[in-house]
Amino acid sequence: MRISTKAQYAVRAMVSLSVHGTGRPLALRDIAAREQISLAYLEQLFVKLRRGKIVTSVRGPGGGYVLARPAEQIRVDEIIDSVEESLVPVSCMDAKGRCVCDDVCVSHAVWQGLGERVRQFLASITLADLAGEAQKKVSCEE
Amino acid sequence: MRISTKAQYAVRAMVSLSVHGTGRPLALRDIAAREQISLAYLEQLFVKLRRGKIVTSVRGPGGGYVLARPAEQIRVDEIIDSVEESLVPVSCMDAKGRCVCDDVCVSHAVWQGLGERVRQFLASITLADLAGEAQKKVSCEE
DNA sequence: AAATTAATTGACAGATTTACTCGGGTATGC
DNA sequence: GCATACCCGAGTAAATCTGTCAATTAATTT
Repeated sequence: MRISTKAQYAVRAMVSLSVHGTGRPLALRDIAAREQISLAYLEQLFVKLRRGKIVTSVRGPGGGYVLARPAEQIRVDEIIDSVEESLVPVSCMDAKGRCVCDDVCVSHAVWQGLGERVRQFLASITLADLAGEAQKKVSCEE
Repeated sequence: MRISTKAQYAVRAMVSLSVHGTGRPLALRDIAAREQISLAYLEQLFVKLRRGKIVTSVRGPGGGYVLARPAEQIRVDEIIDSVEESLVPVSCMDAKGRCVCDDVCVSHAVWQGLGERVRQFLASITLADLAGEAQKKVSCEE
């Protein structure tokens, strides 16, 4: 029951983008340096985040990435969905909780309920919440 | 964010034991046949379930496994704990939610909260709940 | 127009984890 | 003493995860 580091990186990177990218595009190079994540790996993640429509890209010099929407409207579960980590805890179940397996799945309801709770929780947190936290930490350190 | 099939098997096997093992020991061979799980693999799981004190073993002919406690007192999270799947969603965090990493973990609180919700939910379901469900299904089929 | 910056993409490789199997032990009842 | 059934550690094949590399496209600056 682990969240992949990929998803963790994605969230961290999004927070970083949200805090340090004030309006104008922020290059991955900057995020990579600040968060100590390899640039090549970040590129991979941001392709998915762009396809997930939570960031938009600006090419060319001075380019980079910008939040596609205000941070208040980006939920953590969306970020994780974008990098393709399923929040559904078992593989015999599709996104809507329907079970594909024919045999008697007694514990089906358990996993389904679990998936719903996880989703619910992660959907209750926005990028703005996390960015606010991060801001506080930074200003404390000064 | 998957729970391992190991944990799923463990829960299924425990339900099976709870439903079909009425007081007297039930041999793994029977569970294996009924649930279509390899015997050798089940043995591995039950060693851990025994160490987790949720089943007790009876050796020798006519032996097998028995629930260590009434099914009402066995929670699903205990079963999963026993087979050693962590419910803490990230690796930088110990069982009590303390973060080992020194850097600024902004999203730490997210993962910690998530872990707590997961635990809470799985602790709210007992083996008796699942066994009841299973009983219903079986009797419907007849 | 040329150079530069930076996103875009697909292929690929190494490490780790998972999901098992195998082979032999050990206790118990008949 | 033999069949049954638990006990246990080691090993392995496949899948997944994590991350790199090389080559391309697009926009901007000079």
